[in-house]
Amino acid sequence: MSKNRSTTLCRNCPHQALDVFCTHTADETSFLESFKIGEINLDAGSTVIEQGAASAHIFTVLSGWLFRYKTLEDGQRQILNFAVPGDLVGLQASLMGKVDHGVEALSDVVLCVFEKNRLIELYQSHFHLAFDVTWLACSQERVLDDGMLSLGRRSAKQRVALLLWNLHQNAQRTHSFESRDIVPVTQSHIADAMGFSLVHTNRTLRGLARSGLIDWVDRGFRVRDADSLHTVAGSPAPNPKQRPLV
Amino acid sequence: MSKNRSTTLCRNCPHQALDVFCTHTADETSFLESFKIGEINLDAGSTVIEQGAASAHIFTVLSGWLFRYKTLEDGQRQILNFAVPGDLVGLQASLMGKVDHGVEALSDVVLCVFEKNRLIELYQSHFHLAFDVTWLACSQERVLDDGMLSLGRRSAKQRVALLLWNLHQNAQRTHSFESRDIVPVTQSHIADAMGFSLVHTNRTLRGLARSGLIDWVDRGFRVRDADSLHTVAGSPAPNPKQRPLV
DNA sequence: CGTGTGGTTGAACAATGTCAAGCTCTGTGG
DNA sequence: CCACAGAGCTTGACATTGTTCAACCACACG
Repeated sequence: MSKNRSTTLCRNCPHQALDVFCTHTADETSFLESFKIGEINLDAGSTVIEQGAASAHIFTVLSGWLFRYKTLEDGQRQILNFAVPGDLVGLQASLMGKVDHGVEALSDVVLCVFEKNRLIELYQSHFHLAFDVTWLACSQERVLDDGMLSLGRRSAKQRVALLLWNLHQNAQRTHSFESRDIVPVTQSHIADAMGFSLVHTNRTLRGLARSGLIDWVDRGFRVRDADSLHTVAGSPAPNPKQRPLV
Repeated sequence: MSKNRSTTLCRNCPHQALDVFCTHTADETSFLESFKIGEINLDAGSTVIEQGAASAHIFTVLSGWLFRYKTLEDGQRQILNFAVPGDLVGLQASLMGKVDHGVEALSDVVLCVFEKNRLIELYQSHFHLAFDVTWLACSQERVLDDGMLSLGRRSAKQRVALLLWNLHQNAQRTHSFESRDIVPVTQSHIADAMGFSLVHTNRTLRGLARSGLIDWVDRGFRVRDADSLHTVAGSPAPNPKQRPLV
């Protein structure tokens, strides 16, 4: 973890400038500023929430990539979804007490920290923000719906193509590429997200690379032909234009 | 659809009597009564929300079973989850405009109907209920998390055993058995929920039946040995004791 | 008595997993 | 500077799991 630095004020939140995010009223911004209790910088690979643990905090992704996962008794891991800037992390754990999934940093990340005990104040005093929180929870649900469709019914090639396309899109929308358009994942991450073995994942990725749709680089990939990738993926599944920010 | 009958008042809601559900204050109950605009009775097999359509309503399950699903272009269907009494249906569609999943009645059902446009009033005037709505959304998310782990990483036998066990538990908690402890699903439903072919599902179910864990009856199953079923399923994954009701 | 839906089974085949090996980096300690 | 170890990627051969095709049965309903 890097040393603590002075914290970003919500009024200066870089996300406000992005088209993807809805804007706040001045009142909401100042409330959020008081609601935010700090920031946390984590290195790639660190654990944000441990599987099975209760967290005293809710986080918001300021920059970087995370993923949520569940591990089976025998050690097999399933990645549930990836989180990008603007996503809420730990809402489930906050509302329902401990839950059985972990969260890990995929890249170096900066998170805004909120106290879970004060979430109810947000509901009490700023119902539009409360509505936005619910919106984000539903949007998360939508992502999982898509994931289930992929895991249950799509072929290896489609599944992987769709995942890569989604990651690429999220990176674009939130300006979250690593250097030179690279999304920072390993093939293990892809395998664990798709429910495939590492070997099978590798073969599928090599296939996509040989067809010129992507390049696999060290610990990441670059999309070479987004349209063809989207075609292979099969499903249009457009993401909402704009989303609330908390 | 059956003929409309006089509507259940929230103050007489049968769910209030069940241990699983939290209770409301008198104020909340009366607000919900004014919020509820009607009831709808549907026969087994009817569509509640069409895939890709926007719905003007939010529903609450008063009695019966539903399931949410997504269909691929080529007609393959993935069942995302099953809904039992107390579950919220259509929240996603309400908050995010149209979404790409459908909802269908598995058994005859009775749903309470709310106007989606008035949801914001609930957030404005009853923040505890708003909090409960978010709780339910998160709990839905948790169910999907489990589903993804199953689809991605569990063997056929485990997957099916766990699903049956969960369905059985939900039926118990909400008193939603069909006659004589039967959960009303076909093998097609199981197959579509598990991402398996019908044939493979049949073989897996026969296996469980031969081991004496379940009986398969016409259009449904009965759990014969819940503990062994749970053991085969492998994962404890206890459900929360109590949940809010809206 | 057809006809349709739901369930059951076998056999051939396709998709995916497992095992085993080797390759290329990068970082670290001698 | 070199040797070595570990992480990530790649590939082949073979085992297992799951799908497809093609029947057939039982029952409910007109």
